[in-house]
Amino acid sequence: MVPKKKEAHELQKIVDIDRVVHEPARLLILSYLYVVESADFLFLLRQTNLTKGNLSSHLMKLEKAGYVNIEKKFVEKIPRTLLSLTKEGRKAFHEYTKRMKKIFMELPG
Amino acid sequence: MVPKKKEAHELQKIVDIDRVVHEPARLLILSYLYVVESADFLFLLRQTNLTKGNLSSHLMKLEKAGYVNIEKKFVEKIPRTLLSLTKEGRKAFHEYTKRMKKIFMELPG
DNA sequence: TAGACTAGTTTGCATTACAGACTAGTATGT
DNA sequence: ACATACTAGTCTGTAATGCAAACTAGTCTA
Repeated sequence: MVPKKKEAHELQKIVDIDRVVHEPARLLILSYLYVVESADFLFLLRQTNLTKGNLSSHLMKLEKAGYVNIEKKFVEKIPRTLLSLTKEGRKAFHEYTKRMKKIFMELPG
Repeated sequence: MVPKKKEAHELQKIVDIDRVVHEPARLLILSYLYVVESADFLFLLRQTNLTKGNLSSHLMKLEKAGYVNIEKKFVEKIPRTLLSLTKEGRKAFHEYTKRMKKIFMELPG
């Protein structure tokens, strides 16, 4: 009989946490998008205090993961980038926070 | 009058979170050390399911941050490495979890 | 038409996390 | 005696990451 894989505690599952969401800067971005439904680049830039380059690369990463939608358009000749959560992203964020809350309840300290 | 720096929400502080603790593998390691007071390399290896190389480098990182103490000794001709939290490490872990709990309470979802 | 501003993207770099190869010695089997 | 397996780690190589500064492209203003 092959030894059954030991049942992992909630705590041990932390190593499998979604790294895309776990990164603090992205968690912050996702938190904003989760509540506002749609935001532009500058709004996020101000709220997060990230640099432009950094914000841009995090958004690209989130897009590649299928978590945010990046829509570029012009408003009176000025380019505007609109960001919004995808259904996937909404789910991922929710899963992540659910998991983390559980973990922190189990955690000592 | 110089504009006062906007008061950051609890949420925004997440970007300043202690990255040494935030890394899932290390959070797991610290959680074990927080409760057992002292553990050896193999114990952590089994509990965490990390590879040896990975565990080793995480421990070195924690040591460099001043969070864990690495004591090497021989027990009946067999080398044994004992790990324990330093006072600093205990404090850092506690601060981290306190901060994260607050953040997750504020978080939507 | 020069300078400043808006709105980002691209590039370069230093740091990470991770696993696999390697070291060094002990215990066991034949 | 010699090989194999185990204990206990460390060292090395690599791909990915996060970050900021430099750059692009166009608009507005004095």
